Amino acid sequence: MDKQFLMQQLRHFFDQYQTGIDWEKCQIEPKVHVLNKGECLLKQGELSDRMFFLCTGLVRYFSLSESGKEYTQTLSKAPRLVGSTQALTLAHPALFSIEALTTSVALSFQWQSFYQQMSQDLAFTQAYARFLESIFISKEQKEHAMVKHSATQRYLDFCRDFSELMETLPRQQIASYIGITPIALSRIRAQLKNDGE
Amino acid sequence: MDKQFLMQQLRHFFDQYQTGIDWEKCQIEPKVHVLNKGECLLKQGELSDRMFFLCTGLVRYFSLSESGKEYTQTLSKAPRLVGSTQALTLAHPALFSIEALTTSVALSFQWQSFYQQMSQDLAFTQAYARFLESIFISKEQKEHAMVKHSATQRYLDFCRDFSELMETLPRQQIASYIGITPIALSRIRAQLKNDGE
DNA sequence: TGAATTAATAAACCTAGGTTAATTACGCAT
DNA sequence: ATGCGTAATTAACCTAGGTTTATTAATTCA
Repeated sequence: MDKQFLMQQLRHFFDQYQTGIDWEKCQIEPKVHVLNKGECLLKQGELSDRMFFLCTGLVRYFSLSESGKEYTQTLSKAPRLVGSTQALTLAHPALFSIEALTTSVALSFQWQSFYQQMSQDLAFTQAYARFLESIFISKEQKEHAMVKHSATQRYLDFCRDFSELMETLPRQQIASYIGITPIALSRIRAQLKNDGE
Repeated sequence: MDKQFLMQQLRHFFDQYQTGIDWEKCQIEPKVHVLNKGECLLKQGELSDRMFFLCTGLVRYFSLSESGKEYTQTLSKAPRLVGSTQALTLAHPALFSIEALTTSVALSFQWQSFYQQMSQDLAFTQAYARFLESIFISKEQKEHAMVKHSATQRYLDFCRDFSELMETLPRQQIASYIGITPIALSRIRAQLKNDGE
């Protein structure tokens, strides 16, 4: 993978949020990561000082509780920044892992240099702020769905919102995204099939 | 309430996140809001183009579903920015109301002028980005608690995290914050009392 | 002060979704 | 193909928390 080409994608991603970023002065020195399905960019419990930019592919953010229960909080499709804001800004161990669901390519850079970039480039910082707004809104929307919608409704919403993933994604992971067990999802699917005829 | 004094608090709030903001050049022209307990800064379903800064007091963000169920997503204590990022950035009707839980004083300013300020002042934008990071992390933490902890555990966590509110806040609102009905909360409290002896 | 609301608790019952265990259906490697 | 490991489904059972209704505090207001 050509690093210059990948950086181009990162630039384009930021430019979508805010024009006028001075990429000439950009100091960010990325590493390239090529991930096979199932490999992780970040592992739950580890410290991480790197922010990632997913150039191609698809990842999920998931966490395992002590009892071995798995919850998928986010599905992120390229192109997109990915990483644990919590781990980066508070220097805490990550609460979740970020796993590739398909072969994926990502860049990564030190959180420090990202912050450095912010202190130099207003437009860059604005773009980042807009990105933060957008992921905050996504979280609010998921919170809303989790509290107000039944599991069945969440499944239907998932089918609508991620229709392109319905064949790719194992049902366990769909269940884990909508916050139920695979068994409950089977029940819901059987139910829906009955109702439909 | 002296507007200058209130603006001073706003400045101090931002300065906590990032030093070097040029307040001399700040164009933001605030309105002052004095709220009695129960009054709202923002009402669910309404459009809003104003961002608020809570100078003193306490508010909650809550939403009512069609079935009349109430969910409190956030409790915000002064000093703090409050508002609906979704309503502001997407110009959508707000998904929740923001209600004063005690007599409160807030400033408000047009979202436009806030954005204007960002395009002029790097340090201001950095401060805002850091604020966004912090509220994003709070949302992740609440998501985590909602998915992984039982209602009983969430109640105990609430008692720990908001001990100063335990007398002030009606139990219905505590229940609504941890995502259960007041009846379920009564059950939990009775249970805990039994276990404790 | 007492009447009227509203908040909190309690008991009885219901239901969505979790748990355990067994069964069937897919890959995938040899 | 054959067999193995994993994914998905089904059925039986369990439980946390919702719902309804009634009872008992607290508040508020005249």
